[in-house]
Amino acid sequence: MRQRYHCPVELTLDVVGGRWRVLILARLKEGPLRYGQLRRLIPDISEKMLTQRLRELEADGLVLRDATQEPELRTDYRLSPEGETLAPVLQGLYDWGLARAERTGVDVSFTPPGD
Amino acid sequence: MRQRYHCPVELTLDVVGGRWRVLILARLKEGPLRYGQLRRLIPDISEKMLTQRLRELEADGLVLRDATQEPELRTDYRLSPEGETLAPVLQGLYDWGLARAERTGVDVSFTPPGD
DNA sequence: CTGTATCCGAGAAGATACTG
DNA sequence: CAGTATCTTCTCGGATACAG
Repeated sequence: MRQRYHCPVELTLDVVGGRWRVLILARLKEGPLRYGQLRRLIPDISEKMLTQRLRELEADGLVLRDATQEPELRTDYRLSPEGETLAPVLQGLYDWGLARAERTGVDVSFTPPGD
Repeated sequence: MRQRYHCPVELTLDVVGGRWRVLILARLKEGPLRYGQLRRLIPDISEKMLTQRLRELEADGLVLRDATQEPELRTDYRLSPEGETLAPVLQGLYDWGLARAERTGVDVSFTPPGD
């Protein structure tokens, strides 16, 4: 993260910008998810990108990770309190996308986790 | 623009994603601006990027451009009605950035056009 | 299942010079 | 002032293979 910005929006972009971060956050906004679930819900992301972005979101304090080995390897990701403060932003992005899709006749789906 | 998305947020990103588009839109949200003003308000953008992004925003129907030759060359950019629908999203990004800056002690400025 | 490590390419962006 | 045109650089992300 930089130390100076010419606009608050610039700072926001630094934290949630890029192709994947808000997609991950938008999913976690609905509730905790496992690594594999995230991968299925965001079909075009590669494992490398998913892991990389999750690590960055953790480092930035937006996402919490808890892993257990017992009885088997299992990792859950969820929004931290700081991450929850993004909820209105994420909702705004979601709502606008939906409205825009209706105006332009584009197809959007939003598959729920469904395990 | 693609024809299918797995999440409405994905569509939104397709339109306003990338490093510069929302910065330009956030500025235009405050009112019409000339090319040179935008360049000064977004100091790190290159002329090439500014022109390129403005053309894309025009093509996507978010920004309107009106140029006059008389009495001298002058071009104004402003949000279209469709672009105005992004106002809540832009405001959300702005507000979150400002709040995050306060929490993390980072410096943000938001210079008004001032000509 | 939950990841790491490497290698590679495309596209985004930067620098600079030039134009009506 | 408001751009174009080129050329180069570099970051992001894709593909694939491997590991606890």
